[in-house]
Amino acid sequence: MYPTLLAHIKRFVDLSEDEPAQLFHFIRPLQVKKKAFILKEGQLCKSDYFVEKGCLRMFFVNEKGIEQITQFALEHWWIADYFSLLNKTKTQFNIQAIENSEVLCFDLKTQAALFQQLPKMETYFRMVAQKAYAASQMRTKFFHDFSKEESYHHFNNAFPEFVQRVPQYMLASYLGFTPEYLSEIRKKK
Amino acid sequence: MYPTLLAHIKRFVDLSEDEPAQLFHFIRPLQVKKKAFILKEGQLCKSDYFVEKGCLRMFFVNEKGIEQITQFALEHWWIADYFSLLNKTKTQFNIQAIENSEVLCFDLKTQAALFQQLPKMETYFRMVAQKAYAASQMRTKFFHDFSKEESYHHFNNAFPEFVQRVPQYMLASYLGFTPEYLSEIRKKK
DNA sequence: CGGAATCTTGAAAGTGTTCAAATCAAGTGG
DNA sequence: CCACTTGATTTGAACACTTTCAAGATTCCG
Repeated sequence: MYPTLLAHIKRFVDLSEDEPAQLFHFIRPLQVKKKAFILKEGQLCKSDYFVEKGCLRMFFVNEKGIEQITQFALEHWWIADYFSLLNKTKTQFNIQAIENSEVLCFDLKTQAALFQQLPKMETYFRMVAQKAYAASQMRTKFFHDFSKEESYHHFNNAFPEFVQRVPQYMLASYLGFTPEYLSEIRKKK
Repeated sequence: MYPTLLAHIKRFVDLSEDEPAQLFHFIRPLQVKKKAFILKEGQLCKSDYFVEKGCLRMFFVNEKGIEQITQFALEHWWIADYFSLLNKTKTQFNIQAIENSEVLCFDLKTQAALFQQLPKMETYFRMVAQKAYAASQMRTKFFHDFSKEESYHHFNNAFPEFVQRVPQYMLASYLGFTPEYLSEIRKKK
């Protein structure tokens, strides 16, 4: 059960025989159909979401009414609006499935109990948060370092499997430019 | 001793009478003169840094040889290259004092011992990492949402005290545009 | 006071966007 | 399995935002 999650946890901490069963008690699994939402602007984000299988995107709608993607999440990625989650404020983001997906919800409500019963999980969550922040520092660097055209080539080289899995216009949105410009870049080479 | 740090920790977890003394055992204080570096490109980042007093900047040098600032840290902010710290790889960043500062170093080497002796501190570090990631999600949103001119006005309104503390050209670098353009924006209004 | 650091100016050149329309691809129902 | 509808990608011209470069003005600090 939930092999992707268990494998990911074991990258960071050791689990004894009986701990997975205890852990599963705190998980709320969710089957999400393509295009279905697990979070919508204006709601409270009440869970941390782990992608056991499939692919999600996070986006907000800007002043011009255009959907701006800020994040993708595929297998073994965590995703949530942490600002909303930590401050209990309404989210400005949406999280939607790009493919039929299986998502594991860790509700904030039961988090304290989880950490008390399985302190290792707090270590795991700390490490995952630090790693996510590290990735975000790198992303910030790339953003400043590369032109938009370079961003595209860089992303293509770094995540070729990924580029095939999402529509091009979503990739353009994530990288911060228009589908028209992406088209132009692709034409060149 | 270290009132800024203690106050910050107490925002997240409770500390008993004797815990601060235990904690101080794991801290390596550092006085940093203006313009001195606490991390230089090519080194390993071995500590998490807490700004007890003063102001730091983190930057990298891009292909054109220009210093790109990716982060500031003032009182009660944490700063480090987490990618280098977690993966033990050479850092691409520099961290430098903008003012004479007092920095508290938490060395990675002693982190496990700290968490074992004071498990609360792991909770604190988890919460700080999550909050940092939340802030970084918001920053990503602003980046996509605003034009560069709007970024400047937004930042000015959100952090007026801060804007007075750092040179304008550093702010321009952080916001991702040239000092010349900043000058233009300021002229307008 | 003198020199270095910071900020301003203006013109020319890019880079990336907008808009409207055409083309291409894909999924659905009959 | 075709016809239809919707979704996705491409094109091109005009435009807007931001950078570049080179120089001058200003401020700060020892």
